[in-house]
Amino acid sequence: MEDKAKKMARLLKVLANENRLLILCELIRGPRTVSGLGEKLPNITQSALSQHLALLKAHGILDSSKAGQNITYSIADHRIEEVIFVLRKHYCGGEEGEG
Amino acid sequence: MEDKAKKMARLLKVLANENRLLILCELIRGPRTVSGLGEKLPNITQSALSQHLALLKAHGILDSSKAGQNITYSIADHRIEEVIFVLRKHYCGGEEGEG
DNA sequence: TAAGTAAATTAGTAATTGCTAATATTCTTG
DNA sequence: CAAGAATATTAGCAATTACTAATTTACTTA
Repeated sequence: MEDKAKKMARLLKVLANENRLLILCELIRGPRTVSGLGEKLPNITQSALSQHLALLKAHGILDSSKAGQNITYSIADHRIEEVIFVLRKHYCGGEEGEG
Repeated sequence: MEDKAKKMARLLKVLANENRLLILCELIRGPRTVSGLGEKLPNITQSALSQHLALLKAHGILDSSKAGQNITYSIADHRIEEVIFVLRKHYCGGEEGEG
């Protein structure tokens, strides 16, 4: 159990960041290129965005594929989606989308 | 949406700690006094346990009541339970208990 | 090959976290 | 009130985090 708690805490630490949540919410709607994400999330600088994406990918939450000079990120671990749905259901007034 | 992400990140930060998860998992099974928790979670010192409980209470996740010199903590925000159930379902091989 | 765009990386820094050790508070019992 | 138990609080420190600024790498097009 202690191991499980450690694993869960690690995962939650990855989720526990406003900008990463915004990135994930955007990617739940569908795959996006880095620059596409950048347009949707103008408060995150290019560097920060890239670092967040790398972290999410390192934890197996995202996957990426390259096409030309664009890199498209998508949700790799779909369990995350349900976690976020539950969080949204309870802590965002039941809303699902942002616009 | 940004506000919601900020709120969710704040909540997740509280959850994103191994010892706090263990405390919550124990309290999901039922209310416990501080010393009762201490016995179940011998890896957490008295001081650390108290600080974690205070943090969880400050965020409205726990409630406490005093009886004599014992203080009993319990889950106040039951939405947390479903969040933890979903996490456990997906990230702990579907197990529910620890003993 | 030069110029431009997309994305990643690096170094540095301020803020936050989680702990320990020590002390304080609160209650109970004699 | 003194002694002991249950819990909280405080100060301080090492580790981690999230960011910015600058640079670099990889690709495309002319």
